[in-house]
Amino acid sequence: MFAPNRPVVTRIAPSPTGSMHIGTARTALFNWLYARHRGGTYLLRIEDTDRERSTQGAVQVILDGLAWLGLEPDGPPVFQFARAEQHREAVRVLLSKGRAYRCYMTVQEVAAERERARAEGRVLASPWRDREAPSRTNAPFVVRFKSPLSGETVVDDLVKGPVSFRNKDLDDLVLLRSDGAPTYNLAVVVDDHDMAVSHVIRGDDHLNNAARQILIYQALEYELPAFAHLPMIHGPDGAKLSKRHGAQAVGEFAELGYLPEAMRNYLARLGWGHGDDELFSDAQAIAWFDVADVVRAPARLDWNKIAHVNNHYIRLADDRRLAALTLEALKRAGGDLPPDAEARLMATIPLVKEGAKTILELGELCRFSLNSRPLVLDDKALALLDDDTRARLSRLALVLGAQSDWTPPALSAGLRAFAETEGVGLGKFGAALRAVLSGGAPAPDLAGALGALGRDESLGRLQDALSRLR
RNA sequence: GGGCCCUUCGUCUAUCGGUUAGGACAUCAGAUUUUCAAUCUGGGAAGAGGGGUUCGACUCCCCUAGGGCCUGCCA
Repeated sequence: MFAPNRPVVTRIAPSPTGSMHIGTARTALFNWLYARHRGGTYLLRIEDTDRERSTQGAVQVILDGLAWLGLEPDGPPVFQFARAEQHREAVRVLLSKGRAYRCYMTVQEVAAERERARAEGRVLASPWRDREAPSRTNAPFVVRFKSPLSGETVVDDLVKGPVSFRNKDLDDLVLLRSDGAPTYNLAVVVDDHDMAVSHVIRGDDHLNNAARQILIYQALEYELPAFAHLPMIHGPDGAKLSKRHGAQAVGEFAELGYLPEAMRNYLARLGWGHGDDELFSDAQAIAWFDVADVVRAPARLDWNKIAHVNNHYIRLADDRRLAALTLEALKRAGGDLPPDAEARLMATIPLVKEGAKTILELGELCRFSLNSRPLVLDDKALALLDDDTRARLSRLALVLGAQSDWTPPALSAGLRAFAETEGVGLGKFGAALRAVLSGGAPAPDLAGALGALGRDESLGRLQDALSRLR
């Protein structure tokens, strides 16, 4: 298999047309992993040659997405459109070598020829390929590549293996539009060459283009890079990933409360594997990663597994960081927050983080401690408060009021001792105590909840409920 | 229509000619229990179909079926 004998340079080359697809994120990850693994360089090129669709905002989305994922490039981004002059120069070379020609077909003529070609089961052919320019030289034209009519071109792909194409199936693609703007297939070749890209690692959807690009490399006498085409990421149902699958842009994953390190781990496992390893660090991924081990088949996004991986990293995450992220998510969602919300989160998060699959869920699990007094008790909670239980809870309030050590272990012991003096099991009043403390929202174990809430808040909530009119 | 790619449990994958086809997520059952969750134990679950090659195929070849990509003066 062909592997160029030069420094490893990879690149992620998204086009700024709105959002950053999760597939683009994975392509970036693989390029990053491979570059790091080989001690090479990982670059970013913004493919903005389509002036109609490219926007500055979309460029920012890409930059933000990569930054969030922790996959920032090793150098400043290259803007493809800014290199139009180099692209035109390459076309001049091709023209002078007779490897490209001016095509004066009108759009209507092209459409008609395309239809004919399709009907005849062949590739589009321009009558200008071997014809002199018309007398009226100011007629609009595009420059097309003069693709060989015979022979074959093989893409020695690092993940797919050798893939061969008959040249007769490859058409004379447009290199320069009638307004003089370069097209993608020309620009990638020139830019990858000028950026000294050694490994072109990109989506499967470019495998067919690779053959045509190789022809351009050869015509320009450029050294070929190695190619690696990654299978696509589909939605859970196997169809192309789209909006209805929940999320497809990396920004959405961030908003849903997934951690970037979890995304890196999950995405690395989508289409690549290292034995039975499922959860691993960046350092391990870098040490293990090789494009040769990339899976050939497309993969489906599995929300359950993303959730599981994310939960793993939430458990590992620093509580201060989680509190900040949760607070941010809570603010974004709107709703009232107490002034000391962050402190309450800090106290609660350690108790509930094990059950949180996302930051959003972490916020839900902390809800009980964030609510302000007096709590609104839901019906289920209210139903627990019969006369006997109220009486017992007021006795408990006294005991707790005298509790000197307000830490979960001590509280747990206090609760057990109280149950014993009452001659009942914890089950007899535990649910009611919880209801009173949380209002009915899910809460951690009683001692933990009391500890997180603190003495004043706990006793206050207990008192609120007991003094309620029945 | 033409070209190209792909096909192991529901999902992600391991196995790369000889395994009781392994793991993870999900799922089911049980344990624990002061809600939800977490945790622990156990179970079920796969080589698309058909031909070859071979002493022996999930692994190699061919065909079929299904899915995907390209076929743009998009990338």
